[in-house]
Amino acid sequence: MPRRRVPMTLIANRRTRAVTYTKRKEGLMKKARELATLCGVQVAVVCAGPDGAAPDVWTTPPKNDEDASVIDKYLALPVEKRAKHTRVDYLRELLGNKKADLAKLQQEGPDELKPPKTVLDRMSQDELQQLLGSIDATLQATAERRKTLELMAAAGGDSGGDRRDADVPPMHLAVPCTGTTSAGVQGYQHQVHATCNPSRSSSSTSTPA
Amino acid sequence: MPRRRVPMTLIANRRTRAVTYTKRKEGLMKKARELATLCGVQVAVVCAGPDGAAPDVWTTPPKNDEDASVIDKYLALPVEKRAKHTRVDYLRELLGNKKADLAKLQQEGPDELKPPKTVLDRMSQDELQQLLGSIDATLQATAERRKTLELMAAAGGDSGGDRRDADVPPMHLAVPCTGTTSAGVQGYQHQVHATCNPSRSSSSTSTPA
DNA sequence: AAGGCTATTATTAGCAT
DNA sequence: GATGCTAATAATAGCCT
Repeated sequence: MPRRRVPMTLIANRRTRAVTYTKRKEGLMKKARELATLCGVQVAVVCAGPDGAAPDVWTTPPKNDEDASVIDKYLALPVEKRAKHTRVDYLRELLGNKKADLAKLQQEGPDELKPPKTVLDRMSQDELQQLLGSIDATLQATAERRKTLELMAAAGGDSGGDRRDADVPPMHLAVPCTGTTSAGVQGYQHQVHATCNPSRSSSSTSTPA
Repeated sequence: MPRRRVPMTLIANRRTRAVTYTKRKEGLMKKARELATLCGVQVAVVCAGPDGAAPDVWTTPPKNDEDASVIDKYLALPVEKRAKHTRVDYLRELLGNKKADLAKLQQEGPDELKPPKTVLDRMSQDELQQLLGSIDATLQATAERRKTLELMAAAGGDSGGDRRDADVPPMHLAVPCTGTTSAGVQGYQHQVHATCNPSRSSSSTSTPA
């Protein structure tokens, strides 16, 4: 954004790319923190490292211990309820009924296998759906990231050698666009807005805005 | 940032807060998209809606069908391997050995219960760890969000009534700071950087940068 | 690689529609 | 509630150390 207007394409130079990644990741995290603070909202940002580096994740605040067990809830949840969420519906289609069987197995099994009830008691349908959405989202992120890495490795070969200036991006990414036609290669976006009708546990049973 | 310098505190006015949320969420998504495009990196952003609204999630690209089953892998994974990841280690501590038992049960059970092998074959230890990190992250986000909502509801009572200008923030959030002392109430951050030694399936066995 | 420093550009708060 | 506008602030690319 500053000194020069940068084209919205995969940065060719490896070092520049790394620097930009660091800086912009920092900026993104800051933005996320601001959004969370100003609007009192939970925000999570996860970006995978440039090469094979560990993912940088940021979430608003740490959490209670027991809250971790919600992942149990995800799998233990009967399919009918999970299906209320948009993406879960998609997941269910993919996985067939394996999840359902597993859930039944858990619930009918010995107590040791049953997920702790503490969190579940306090979780509303609404909250569960949010959780599911988040999980699905990050699932997509990490899964697809692998695919991207494979693409880059296959075409660019930037990871193995010692070249400091691997300025030749992979063919698929070598889009000579200047700003407007940039989308479609790396910059494909996917916005999910789950629609549901949560049943409030409060007094009013009407669906909130 | 413009017309006036805004204090980094929970925006009191409900309407203003909603507008700011919409605008800044949009900005955050854009930043995420730019980061993904410029650096060729997977990015996922999930922010929970202001009140009880559905979560807005954005991930870089959509994914392959089979990739969804990685969530199976997460639970089916033997505890020893999962423990390599920082946060998984934490998770394991919380959940005790329930996960391990479940995993064993899955692997010894009928074929129907076993997660599909397609994805797993192509996943490296490294990639698994990334997945785990992401899941843990969003788990934290959604779980903690619930806590935040409870706090706001208990102190502010902004959700039930019809008041259009609930300008009185909850006591805990009524920090009259002007800019520097802002952190600590809503803006607590938590940065996770998983460290691991991935075993490359390529020729070089040395750990990458 | 990490931090500091600007000149620029990009984001956005407040207001009107 | 969403959209457009504009002034004012914030983010940052290209340097340097």
